[in-house]
Amino acid sequence: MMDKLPSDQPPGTVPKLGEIGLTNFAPYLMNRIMGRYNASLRDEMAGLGLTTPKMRALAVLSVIEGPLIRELAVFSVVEQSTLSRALDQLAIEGLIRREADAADSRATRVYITEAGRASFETLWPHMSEAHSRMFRGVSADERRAFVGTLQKMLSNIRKHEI
Amino acid sequence: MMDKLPSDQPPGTVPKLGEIGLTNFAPYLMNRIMGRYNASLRDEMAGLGLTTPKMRALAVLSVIEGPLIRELAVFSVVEQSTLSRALDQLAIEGLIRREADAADSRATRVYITEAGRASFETLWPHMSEAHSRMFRGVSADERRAFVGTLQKMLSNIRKHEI
DNA sequence: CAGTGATATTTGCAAATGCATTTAAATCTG
DNA sequence: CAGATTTAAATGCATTTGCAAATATCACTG
Repeated sequence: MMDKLPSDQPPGTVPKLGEIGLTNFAPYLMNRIMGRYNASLRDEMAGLGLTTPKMRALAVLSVIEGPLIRELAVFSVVEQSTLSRALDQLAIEGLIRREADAADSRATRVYITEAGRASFETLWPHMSEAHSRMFRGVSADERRAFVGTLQKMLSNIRKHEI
Repeated sequence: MMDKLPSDQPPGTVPKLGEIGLTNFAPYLMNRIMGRYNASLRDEMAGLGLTTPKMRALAVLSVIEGPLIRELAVFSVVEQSTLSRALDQLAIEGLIRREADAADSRATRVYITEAGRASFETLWPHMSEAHSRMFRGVSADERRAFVGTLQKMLSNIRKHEI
């Protein structure tokens, strides 16, 4: 189970995945974990008529007020064309509202409605619970450090993004 | 940027996402990071005629010898039906080989071929580079701790899984 | 200020996805 | 050990996805 952990690479060499070990390779672990996390929410969402893109948009909108659609796409990690269609549905269901930007008439800002907020708040306890389950047996300090590393990683990968 | 970090919940209360802050919520950060990581590989993969499911299967097979298809589905975080079709393609391209299990004739084991290994080894440097970029400015100790936490999380979420 | 290029969003369409079902074989049960 | 149940993998099919193109507007440049 505990192979050797990835260390700094000897110059000019790229250690193979087999040498690192699947269960020591962070992206692998993260994909595994998020795959499960997202799958576990899918059922709850289905019951509320939500899909992953719709839920993600609502989640972000519950926190960020009136972003542009392209910003929302980045924050919610959904392709813009997919998001566009998800917003169509959310709008029909009265969970969000599109509003033309005052300064730029190409742009659209998105606002969550009260119904949208209510819908997300029905889902949130399940998300929160999945989150707690994920961190079972991880101390507050360790969690803090973990989130701190994630924040560094995010700033590393978003090049010229928001 | 640095809101307060999630702490242990007061009994009987679930803090809202807005209170935690999007950028302190680990699943959000992880989805963001993996979204970028996976997207950055998609281009490289496209050039090699690979899709995400095909690449993931190859990656796992480069490390695990002859898993059952349902095991491979778990390890590679791909729906079984999607994997089945990805394997069809990989087999046509000669990158993997399906072999009936000796003991259970319902089951199929999957093996990577030399060509498959070669194909993955063409992609691997890009994955490795994306990985390094992700961890830029994160010390070896911090990485170790991070991976350690991920391993705990994985064992928390996989209930009765492999 | 007309023309060229960039940007915001939507939409057409082919391909990918995932649920539910099917097929086949193993295992359990009375 | 026949019949019912579970399990492994593949497949049918409707939905979703994402790329590329279209549309509309803005910003820049000579």
